[in-house]
Amino acid sequence: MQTLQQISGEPVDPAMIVDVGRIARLPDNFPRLWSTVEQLYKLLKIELDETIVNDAYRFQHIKSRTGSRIYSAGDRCDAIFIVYAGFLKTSWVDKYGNEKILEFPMKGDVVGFDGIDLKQFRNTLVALSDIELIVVPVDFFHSNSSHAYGFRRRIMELMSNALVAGQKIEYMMGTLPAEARVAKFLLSISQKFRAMGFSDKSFHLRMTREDIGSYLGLTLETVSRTLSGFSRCGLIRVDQKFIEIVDSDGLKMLRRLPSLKR
Amino acid sequence: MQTLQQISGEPVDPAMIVDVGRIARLPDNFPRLWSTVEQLYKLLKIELDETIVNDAYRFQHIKSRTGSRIYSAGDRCDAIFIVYAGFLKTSWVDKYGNEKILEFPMKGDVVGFDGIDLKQFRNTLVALSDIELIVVPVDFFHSNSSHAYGFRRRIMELMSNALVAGQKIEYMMGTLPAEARVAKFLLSISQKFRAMGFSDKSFHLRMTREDIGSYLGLTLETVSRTLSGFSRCGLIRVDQKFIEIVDSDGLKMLRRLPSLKR
DNA sequence: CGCAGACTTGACAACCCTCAATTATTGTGG
DNA sequence: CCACAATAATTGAGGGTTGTCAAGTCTGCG
Repeated sequence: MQTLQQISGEPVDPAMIVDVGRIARLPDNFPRLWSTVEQLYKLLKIELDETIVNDAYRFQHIKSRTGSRIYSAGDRCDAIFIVYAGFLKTSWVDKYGNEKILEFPMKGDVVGFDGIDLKQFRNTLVALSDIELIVVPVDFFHSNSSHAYGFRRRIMELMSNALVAGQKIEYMMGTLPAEARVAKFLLSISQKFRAMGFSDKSFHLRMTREDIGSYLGLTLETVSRTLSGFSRCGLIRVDQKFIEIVDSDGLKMLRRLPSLKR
Repeated sequence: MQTLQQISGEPVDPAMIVDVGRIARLPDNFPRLWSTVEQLYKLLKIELDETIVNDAYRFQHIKSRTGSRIYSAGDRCDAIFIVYAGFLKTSWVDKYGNEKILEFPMKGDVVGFDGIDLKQFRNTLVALSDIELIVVPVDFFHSNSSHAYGFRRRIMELMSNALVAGQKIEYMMGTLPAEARVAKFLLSISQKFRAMGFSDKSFHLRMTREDIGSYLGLTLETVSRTLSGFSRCGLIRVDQKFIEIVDSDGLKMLRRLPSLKR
């Protein structure tokens, strides 16, 4: 039987595997698990205090299949989401239908900041694997109750951080050549995998070349060519979506070097 | 005598002009004015209630001269700022010294979101004209007192909005040709001037071509050439930093058209 | 008046996009 | 289980947009 662990490659708390396996047979979007405030605080690395540990509030989880759309621009935003397992992409579609990939959220990332302003989502959230999300109602962190204080503060920190991260992407798209962008992309993916306890040397990308290109401001052909170039130089190995980083120092060098000829 | 109004081109509440004029002779960074919570709420368009109107809390103002640096990366972040008058730029400098212009804050804009995460600013804030800022201590909006509730909520909305705005810049830098970027830039500046009650047809840019180029991911030469091209086509008139928009519909068209030949 | 900084304009080359063909992979139905 | 279609990825050729380098003009300021 296929469990969520096998589907997404996520390490799951042993105590939960049985549950995850059992509930995998239930229909999509059926609530399966509920997290405590304490679990939420731990996932987001927020300092705990005693009142939090005993809080009775519970957060609903939702599960969804590869390729499913969690929300689209214009959808009402009552809640934001924390990725519990799996891989996703967020994108923005302009009025002519052009899509721009914005982020690739993974475990522990918070998704939905784009909906807070107008109480409507502005972007689109799509699952790149089978996923599990924790639902945090907007009312929860606007409330004055004590359990929301640390969470709210952390959310503001994460928004601030997301803002700065976006500014780095702007810089990258404005000034760096294609090779430096792809190298930075690989290194940042690698680092996220390490942070989640996976190998940072070999992994497989869940997104297509087109998604990567859109994210980096390049065409899919340029992404493909650049990866092939890296492979030819012995920096990485590539086999379709599987990537092995051979020389991470070499990739780091690339970020500021003028160019790399074959 | 030169008042702040003349320096920055800002409309100032008549009751304040005398004060502004008088204090202009005081040394830089000397606190001159204090805003009430009510004034702050009005500036940020937050809904008022009675407890706010009578709140005794006061926000300090700071004034600074053209070219002065308000904060730099690494500076401790105890407060964020609301632009009361004048024009500024924010930028991010990477470890090799390359600067990327991020925003051009104007009256009513909130500056300093980049410092909330680590309690240290990550960017640099520089005055493009003589300016006046309202200082809002971070502790103010983290507090549980009633006057902070609406403000905090609004700040989260503004951060959400800033995040989405940054994503649109990413899209622009990744896909649009130089002409479309410059056209969008002019239109957005024009709109901000209109929102402040100034002419949206003719204005003068406070930033250099290099700043614009950095903001849009172009070189200063490309910006200059593109502006000259617009001028040749009768879309705008250009005289150094003075811009007159002749055909704003023409500029709007440019945003999705393939190219514009001379 | 002279200087420094900002802006304009030109020539050329490089990088990357567009178009196109081929191969690999995944999913579907007989 | 295999054939077939659809999607994804690779690779090549050619051209266009924009960056680089360079020279010259304009503006403001001491």
